[in-house]
Amino acid sequence: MRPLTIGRLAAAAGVNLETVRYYERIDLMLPPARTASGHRAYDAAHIRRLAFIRRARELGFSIEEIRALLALAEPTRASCAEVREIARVHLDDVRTKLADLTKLEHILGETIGRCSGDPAPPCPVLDMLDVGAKPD
Amino acid sequence: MRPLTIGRLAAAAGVNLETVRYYERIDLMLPPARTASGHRAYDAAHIRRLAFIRRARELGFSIEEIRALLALAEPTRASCAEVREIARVHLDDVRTKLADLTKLEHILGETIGRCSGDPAPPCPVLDMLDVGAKPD
DNA sequence: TCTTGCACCCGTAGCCGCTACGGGTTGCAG
DNA sequence: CTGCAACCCGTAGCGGCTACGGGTGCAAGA
Repeated sequence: MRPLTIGRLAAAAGVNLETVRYYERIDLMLPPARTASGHRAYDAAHIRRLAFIRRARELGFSIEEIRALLALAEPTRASCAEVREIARVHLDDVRTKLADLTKLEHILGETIGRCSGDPAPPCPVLDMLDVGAKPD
Repeated sequence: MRPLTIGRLAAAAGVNLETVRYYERIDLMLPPARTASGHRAYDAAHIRRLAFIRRARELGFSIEEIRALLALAEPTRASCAEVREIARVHLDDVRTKLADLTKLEHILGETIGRCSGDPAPPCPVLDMLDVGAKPD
């Protein structure tokens, strides 16, 4: 098997190559070994860590949350409760955004629905945006 | 009525003062008149424009979308269809995000639900994040 | 009248999470 | 051995603000 270069690592975990270097810069990924000529040489543990990070990002966890999750995951797997707490806070966040977007979807959908597309003066979309428009 | 300074304008439209200056820098707000000493002096049209921008931002329109909406709204109110198109594209966006967040909410909720909080080895939350976890 | 203290002025840097660019080296296949 | 991809690194840019710092203007109280 060929050496696990940054390019191959990135491809394996489905992450942009530049992002991998970025994660190393911010100490989210551990610095790998280097070849004699200075190229990064990764191992399987790096793939797992990077895949973990990627999945957590997909699920909307912030970099700082992921840092905490990794710290809790790694050593002695001490406190599952702390992990759950991070996830719970994040879930609250998701639910808030979900509620906001749902409201938004109603407003936009309803407004566009009332729109004829004619160049007739009263444009519902612009009216919605205008000053004394609907309350939230 | 006292002069409409930037502070009062910002308060009237419910926008941060620094944000107003930012909007002027990026040519989203028109530059107001100035007093002899250089202070900005706004009029009622500025309040309406700023309130429009604020409402559009609340509804998640990007600055560039707002720029387009303002262009379409202002002169001869030519094309309501173009306005509707911008709103429609934005609504699609909202619906995509909504779908993603809904999936996310299920995954997180379900996972946290399976979590005992005990320091027992298998932590559902960490498992979810780990490599071969659930497919989307 | 003077002084206090807030509101304003401006330019610039920071936030997040990358992404892109530029200019240089290394590795490998033909 | 040549050519080009893949790597190296540092830095700047994205969107949409927000904050900071150092300076001026203005209005009201003592």
